[in-house]
Amino acid sequence: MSNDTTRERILQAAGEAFAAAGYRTTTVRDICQKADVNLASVNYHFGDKQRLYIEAVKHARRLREQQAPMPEWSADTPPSEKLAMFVLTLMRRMLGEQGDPWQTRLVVREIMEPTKACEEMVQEAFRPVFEMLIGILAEMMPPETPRHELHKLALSLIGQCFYYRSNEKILNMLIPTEELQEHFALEQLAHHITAVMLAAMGQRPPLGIHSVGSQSKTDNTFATHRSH
Amino acid sequence: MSNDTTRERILQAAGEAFAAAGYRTTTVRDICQKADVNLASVNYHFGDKQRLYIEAVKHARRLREQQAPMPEWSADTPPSEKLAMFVLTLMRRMLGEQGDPWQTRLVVREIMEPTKACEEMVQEAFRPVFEMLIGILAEMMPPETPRHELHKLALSLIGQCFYYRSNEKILNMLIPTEELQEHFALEQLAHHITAVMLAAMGQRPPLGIHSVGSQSKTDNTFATHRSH
DNA sequence: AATTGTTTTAAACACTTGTTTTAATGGGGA
DNA sequence: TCCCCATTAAAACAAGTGTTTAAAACAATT
Repeated sequence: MSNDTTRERILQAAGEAFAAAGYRTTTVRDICQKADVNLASVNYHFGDKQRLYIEAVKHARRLREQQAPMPEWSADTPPSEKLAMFVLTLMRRMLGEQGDPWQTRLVVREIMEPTKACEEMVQEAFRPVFEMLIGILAEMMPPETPRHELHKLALSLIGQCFYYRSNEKILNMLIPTEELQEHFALEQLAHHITAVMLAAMGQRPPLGIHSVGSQSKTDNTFATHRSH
Repeated sequence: MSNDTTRERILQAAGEAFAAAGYRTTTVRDICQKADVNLASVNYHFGDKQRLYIEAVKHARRLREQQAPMPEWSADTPPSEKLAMFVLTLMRRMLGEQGDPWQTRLVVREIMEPTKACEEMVQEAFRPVFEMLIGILAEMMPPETPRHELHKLALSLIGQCFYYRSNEKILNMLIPTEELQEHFALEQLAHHITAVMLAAMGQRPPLGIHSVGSQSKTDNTFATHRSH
């Protein structure tokens, strides 16, 4: 949890604190106490609170990226398989695999209320991913499809993924706990979103025709298509 | 803009301020200055800052609801038409018709970071809308469709709508301004989301088959889609 | 061992915050 | 007119904020 150098300890503690309570609410004293360093350390190592925040956001994004890197495909990978993997990776970044994904929480905060740290984040992290997604969608849609159509499709996909992170607490109030545990696991959600998008683009039969998403994990219509 | 009674002026100013900057960042002094009332008025009329915030959220939600009420349908309205109207109404609530929709901004804040005001909001406002959507989707899907499938479809739809509100600023960075003005108007987005969902459920041909969403506004493929 | 530059520490500072206090104001009813 | 009430007003308060200061501790080099 706590790294050895002071600077890194502050960065870690600040990330967690900012993610949990936001920029304004978390105090420099909170961070220093959590990191077990002196109060003045923040100003010494980062100048002021705001620059610490920016560094914490960058740090969080880097961490999250290397925790769930985008896959690389061989040339002959079918686009629908790429899409499925893309969604799965995006969901992993959103929801995290284990524990409390404070990194994503912090990034989401920056999305909702952009500060100076946002510009860098979009250009370095979001745009490449966005372009990658556009590329995948373009493979599946007719060549004359206008660019703005591809953009909207991409946003439809990202929007669905994003929702499960940002509205987590609302979901807990709207949907019974057992159902959440039973049917709303990360892979199940990724599977569902992939199914919706592929069906919408005519790459798969529509949902509801022959019970897509039934509980059988051996249904390989979508599956995870690991090279099988 | 400014209503006559002190209480109402505070409520209005507080709503705008909280929506713009969040609970912690906006100060009681900010609010009182904007409302042109004495500093002590907030505590006199609302007790403390927190209770003012809760009242402001309720106020915002009520305002927003009566600005974009959910439509009522006759018994023979086809479900796909209901869905189109539902999406349009939801988008209106999210993006607002004109000007700065601070009401929605405040509600979104409450979604991302729920406080005491959230519980009431979900039960009074979100749950009925959610149930209505489930009802519409159930009409289109096979009767044996499990409930969690309907839930996921509903969340896919809401997620797409929500995205355009919450990630507004990211969109401005990812997509050229002219394209946004040309193809990302409220009705166009609602149209697109409706198209994706209907195609995913097999109620319409998939996107990309015969150029869905072309710029012609008179395209009645989706418009009212009465039986044909 | 002395010196240099870097890092840590404890205390203080200057300022903003939400809230309280106490007095002033204004308007209806007896 | 006088009194009583609700409301407004200005000032003050106490707690908490980010930041600075100046001294101490430390580490490495000469």
